[in-house]
Amino acid sequence: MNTSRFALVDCNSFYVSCHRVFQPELNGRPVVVLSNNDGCVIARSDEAKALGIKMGTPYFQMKEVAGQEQVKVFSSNYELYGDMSRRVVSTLAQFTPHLEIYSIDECFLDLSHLAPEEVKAYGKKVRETVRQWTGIPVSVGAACTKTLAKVANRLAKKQTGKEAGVLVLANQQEVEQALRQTEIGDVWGIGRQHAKRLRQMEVHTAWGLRNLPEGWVRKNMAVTGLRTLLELRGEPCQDLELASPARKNICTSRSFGRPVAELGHVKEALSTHTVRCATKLRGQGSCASSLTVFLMTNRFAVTEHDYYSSRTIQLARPTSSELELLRHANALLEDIFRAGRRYVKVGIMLHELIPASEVQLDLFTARNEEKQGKLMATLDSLRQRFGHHALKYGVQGARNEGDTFENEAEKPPWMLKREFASPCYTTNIREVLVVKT
DNA sequence: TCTGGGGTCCTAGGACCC
DNA sequence: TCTGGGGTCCTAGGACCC
Repeated sequence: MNTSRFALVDCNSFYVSCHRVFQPELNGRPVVVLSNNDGCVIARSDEAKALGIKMGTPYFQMKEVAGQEQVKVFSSNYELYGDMSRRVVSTLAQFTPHLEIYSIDECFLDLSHLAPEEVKAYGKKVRETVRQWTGIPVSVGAACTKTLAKVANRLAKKQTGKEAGVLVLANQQEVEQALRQTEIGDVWGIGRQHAKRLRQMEVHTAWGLRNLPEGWVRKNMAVTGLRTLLELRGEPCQDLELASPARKNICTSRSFGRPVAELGHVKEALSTHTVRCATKLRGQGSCASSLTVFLMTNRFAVTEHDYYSSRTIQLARPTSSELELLRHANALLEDIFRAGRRYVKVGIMLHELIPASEVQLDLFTARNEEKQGKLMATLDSLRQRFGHHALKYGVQGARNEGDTFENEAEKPPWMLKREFASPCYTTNIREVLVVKT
């Protein structure tokens, strides 16, 4: 009954590890990666964790410690992480085609083809191979449900020496021991609110949750909570999702590098986001039936209380053409933009996505639609080949993210702050050449 | 001065219908 | 005019994930 059906393979401090692959001198040193705009800490090496730097800490609050302790700081580089992630996945795919890509740094593997006594060696082999082929260290947790595999994985990361990085929960005793060592807030599916509530009831560990009555959990934590409970008890409620389902909503937004007051600058930003968003939309073969544009002032400022406004429109017919989306997005923006405010963020959301093949066309629009479709396909392939900035619209502004600027004032204010940027080692040929010479 | 971005699922309650 | 039950759909808000 306790056969290990699932393994969770999770990259250790993934973003940090990606940088270390190309700068091995950073091994053993404290390293952190910041969110977009150098806002807050989103990845830490073990050495940085040991310094007490917490996940989500705003950079300005840890600047001093970073200086004192010689913490190496990076701006985030999603092109690099995305490419490294693909390498890890294709390595795992050599082991089994039955795998679920759960996030940029985690995969579930199906183990049902293994005999119980083979699981541990298999986990070790996976770990060694990924390390050798990609340079990325991973941990492997295996158990009979996904939630228990998550538990196992957390504990695997803490193990040292010969046991480092792989943990299999093969029987009731091992499961109980693991659950007793797992804090309630560390259980997959238990967030801040549930954890707080459970602690008030003196439930402090996963083991405590495991022993609560089903009825109470169903009533107070909904069916998702009940699923977590049952999975902790060893009853699988979630299967592998081999094919990632099409997104139901797609959103692209960024904070500005500096506050922005001019409509023209906000338009450049929104247009850039819209092109990205439309590219994602076409990437999954969908069309959008409605779209929302939102615009924010600083939510941390006490004076500007109306920090969020948004507007949505229903499109006459679903589209994936960025020309149409740009037209609508900028019209909505003009509606909600108010002069005299300092904005910090703009974004676009696409909803009610349907497969492009299901869009109903009438006689008058069919030809136009076909022409636009061809145009978009051409844009997509050119951008794939020459980079996303290779083809753009006047309304996006002349400058690119990644351009070098003589001084800060020359850079459009909406562009991301990336004080600690690193090269895209694996995806930008020009930069690889620069590094080598 | 400086605080990320992008998603999913579930539930309760209201509107509406027969 | 008064009455009841049951169903669907939509939306907003909350909770969760990485």
